[in-house]
This record gives sequence, structure tokens and C-alpha cells, in this order.
Amino acid sequence: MAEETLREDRLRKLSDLRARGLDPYRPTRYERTHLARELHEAFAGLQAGEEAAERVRVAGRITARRVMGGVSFYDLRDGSGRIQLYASRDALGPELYEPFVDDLDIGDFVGAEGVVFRTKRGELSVKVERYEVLAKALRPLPEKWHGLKDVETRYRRRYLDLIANERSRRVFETRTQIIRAMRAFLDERGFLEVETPILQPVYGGGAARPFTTYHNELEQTLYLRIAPELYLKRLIIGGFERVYEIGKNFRNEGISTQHNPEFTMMECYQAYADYRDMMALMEEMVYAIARELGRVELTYQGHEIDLKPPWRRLTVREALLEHTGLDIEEHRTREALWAAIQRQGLRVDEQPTWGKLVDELISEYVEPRLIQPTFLMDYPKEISPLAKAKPDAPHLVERFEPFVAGLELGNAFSELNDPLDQRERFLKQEEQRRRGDEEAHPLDEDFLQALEYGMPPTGGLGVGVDRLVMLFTDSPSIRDVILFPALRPKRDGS
RNA sequence: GGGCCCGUAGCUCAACUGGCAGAGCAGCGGCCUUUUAAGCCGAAGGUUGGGGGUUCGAGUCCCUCCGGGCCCA
Repeated sequence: MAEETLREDRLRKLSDLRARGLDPYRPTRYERTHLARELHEAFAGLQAGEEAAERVRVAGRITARRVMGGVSFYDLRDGSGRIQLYASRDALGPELYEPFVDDLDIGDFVGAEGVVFRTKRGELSVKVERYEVLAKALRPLPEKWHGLKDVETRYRRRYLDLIANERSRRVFETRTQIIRAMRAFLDERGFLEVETPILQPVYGGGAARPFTTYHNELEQTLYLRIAPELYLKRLIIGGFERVYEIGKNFRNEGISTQHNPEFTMMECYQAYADYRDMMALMEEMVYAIARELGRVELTYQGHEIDLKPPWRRLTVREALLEHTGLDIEEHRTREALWAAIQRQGLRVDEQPTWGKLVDELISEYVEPRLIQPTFLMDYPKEISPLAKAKPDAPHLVERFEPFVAGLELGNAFSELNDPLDQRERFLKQEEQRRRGDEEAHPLDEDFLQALEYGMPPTGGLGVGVDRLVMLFTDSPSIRDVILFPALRPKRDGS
């Protein structure tokens, strides 16, 4: 039936309710005695056909309706679960029973008061003696049995997805549990939670193009942060020895099953620690979250995963040797490595530097195969401008990325604290930018000044919270774990 | 940006090789006082994503645009 006709039906019922003094938009509150789940717990012992003495008040959204004539049964859902309402003409009287069946629809909110009983079929129910209509739905909800399947509608109108799909509700509850457990873990270890600027005059802390905005009063171009990294390090310089931040980052890049332009990141920094300490922190943190959720062993997209530490440590060199047969240490220039890649018949795109070639090889031949938890470590210096070089291998840095089920869950390093080296790294990045690399790291003079006041040896770790949630909820797409994922604007027709 | 797939009633889905656009749920009218995917009877509900083309005839074939999904870059 035409959508507008359905709406008109409901508007007519709204008028009728108002005419009967039951204006559904008038109530401002409703005093409940029980949530649905509490009723099921409190009256678990009630036998079929038995009635309790106690009067209760419940409220929620009508999700199903079974009208038998003089009696009717409504399913009421609140934040805790479902409870059945039983209404009869005898108990309510015609003047209240008629609007109850004539004017209430699936989707409406009602508050009901009455005694609790269990029907002869065994369903715990509230026998409605008084009720209030708490809000009328003017549009129909998705179908009760098949729910809402249309992927686009689920993302665009998430509220409908949440109403219709229990699984979706659970995903977002789990998301919150994960973040809460992460916070508890870091707090317990003495990390101080902080907030740093999202609007930044110079962006940094990653390789990505930023979103640009403008402050009118300051007459200044500002960037939405791509990472909080450089500010968190300033706090280490300031004397906080353990800090962390959980918040949104923004990267002006494509959308995929693993990328949303705004995403949630946890970054933490620990003074006097190195990247090996951060590996331990990462595996213990994920283990702690997994225990909290009861999912140390889990299945992600068909892969059986065991998150129990210790996780495998694997250098980039070893990984490439294992998966491509190529020893990058034997080909230390871009030209030599490129020649070797072609000799091996490996299929990667040509890159402007040795480091980027290595990065390409990893993405293509290593990352998708890292199913069990693995720390891939010791990356090329050229692609890691904020990480400290390995003392015995100055072309590499003390950096790792944790992988589980092929998902890149984060990035970490022993932080570069040599201000002179940092300046050189920035200058090299500027050079790459001049050669057309739009993701090159900009030089941040203010950050260099801060570093010159001295930063202790520090380990830093960033964790992609959305991807962690994907892992724990067995979600194939990042859009399934972000309440309102980025979509193209929907235009009518054309 | 490229390739493949999808878009039909509010929701979930049908419609053969191009031949009258259908069902269930929801909604509407009627019956029905312990149902639970309630049941029975009845009547409705469509710009088949938008635009264009081929054809006697297009949901179906072609072009194009919009939106989405997956893969690739």
C-alpha cells in the first residue's frame, strides 16, 4: 500500500486517540516498576494459569499484535527484552479497550499497568488495567518476521536496523563493552586518559590526506586530525609518563570494508618503554578484552582464532622470505629489489622507494595470510618517519603492526626522540611530497621544538578500535560496526 | 578510477525464452474473550531507482545517470 496511505491511517488513529483524551505526545515520563527482563526473573516461579498479587508498570514499543476480538495480546519490547500485554474488554471496559485495539499500531510506545499472570500456554503477561499511549509511530516498522535486510537502508536508517535486527543491537553493545574493557585495562595500568585537538593547524602522525576546514575568527586553515600522535608525545615531553586517548580520526581517502573516513582509534604512549613492551601491552590488552567478552577463542569469517598470548613475533624480512622467497636484505636498493621482484614473477606495482616496495610486498603477500595473532615487526625506515631506527640496522625501525585474521589492528613503535633525526625525516617526507606523494608527512616545526626540550625513550601504540570490534563480532565490513557509516548522499530519482 | 552483481507494494520476496506485475507480512473492512509467525472471510495497495532507446509489446534487451554490495586499483 502506498506509504502515504499508511501514514494517513495512523494520523487518523492519532486524532482518535486525542479525541479520547489519550494524546500520545502529551506524556513526558512514565514510572516503571519493572523492565521486561526483571519481570521474567521475578516471576519465573509463576505457574501457567496462575496470577500474582502484585501490580506492575511496564513501558516499551509494541512489536507484535494479536487481536482475538474481546481480548488481545501485544508484544512489548523495552531495553531489556520482551513482555506480553494481555488486554480484555472485560477488564478495561469498552471506552479504554476500543482505542487500545483500534488506534494502537506496531511501533507505538505504551505504558501499561496491571497484575502479572502466566497464560495457560505459559507466556508471562501483564493484564492491562490502565495504560497510557506514550508515543505514536506514524510510519510502519519493517516486517516482523524477516526484519530489515536491505543493506543500504540498514546503514542509512540505522534506527530501523536496531529495531528490527537483534544481531545488530548486539554488535553495538559489544562495541561498547570492548571500549569499556580497553579503558579499564589502560586505567588499571596507570595510563592517564586525555583529550587532544581534533582541529589541528598541522596534521600528522600518519600517512594520509586530511580533511581541511577553516576558522573564521582566526582566519586560519585547520585540519581534522589524522592521528593524535604528535600531541600525545608532547604530553610525554610534559611529564605524563603514560597517556592514552580514544577518539575519532579522519582520513580523506576511499571507503572500503576496512576503511571509513572517520574511525575510532586508541593511541597510548608509555615513557621508558620500547616497541617490545608495546607488543606485550597489545597482546595483554586484547587478551583482557577477550576474557571480558568470553571470546579468547573465536571464529572470524570462518577462521578459528586463539587470542591467548604470547602472539607470534615475525620480522618483515622473515615474513617476506617465507611467503615470497625473497630476502629483502640481499636487495637493499629500490632498483635491486624491483629487479628481484620481477625475476620472482611477483605481482606488485612499482614504487618510488625501497621502503614502499617492501610495504607493497607485505600488503600483497604477507598480511592476508597472517591469520593467527602476529606482530609483524622491523619495517623500513623510509615509510616510518616517526619511529626510532634499529641500532644494528639503521635502514629499519623498531616498529610493528599486529595482525589477526588478516586484519591490520594497529601500528606501534619505539618513538623517535632525536629532534635532529626527526627533522631530517620530516625533510625527506617533504621531498617525497614534492615528488607527488600526497600522503607524505608534513613538517611540524612546533612538534620539533617540543622534541628539542627532550622526550624520554617512549613506546607508542595505536589500535584501530573499529577493526577490533569487527574481529570480536565476526563482522565482514567496518560499516557493520559503525553506527552511521559514511555513504553517498541519497538523491531522489536521477 | 576499473570489473562483476543488485535496485519490483511500507517490509521480505516471486514473475520462464520479451507476452495481462504477483504472494506473504504490515495496513483497511468484517468475524473472533488465553494468543504468540493467532485464525477465517473480503476489498485495496505499483512511476518495476531516474531518463532515453529497440520492439506490435520491456520488470526482462541496449545506452545513460543515481544509489548500494563485492573484488581490484
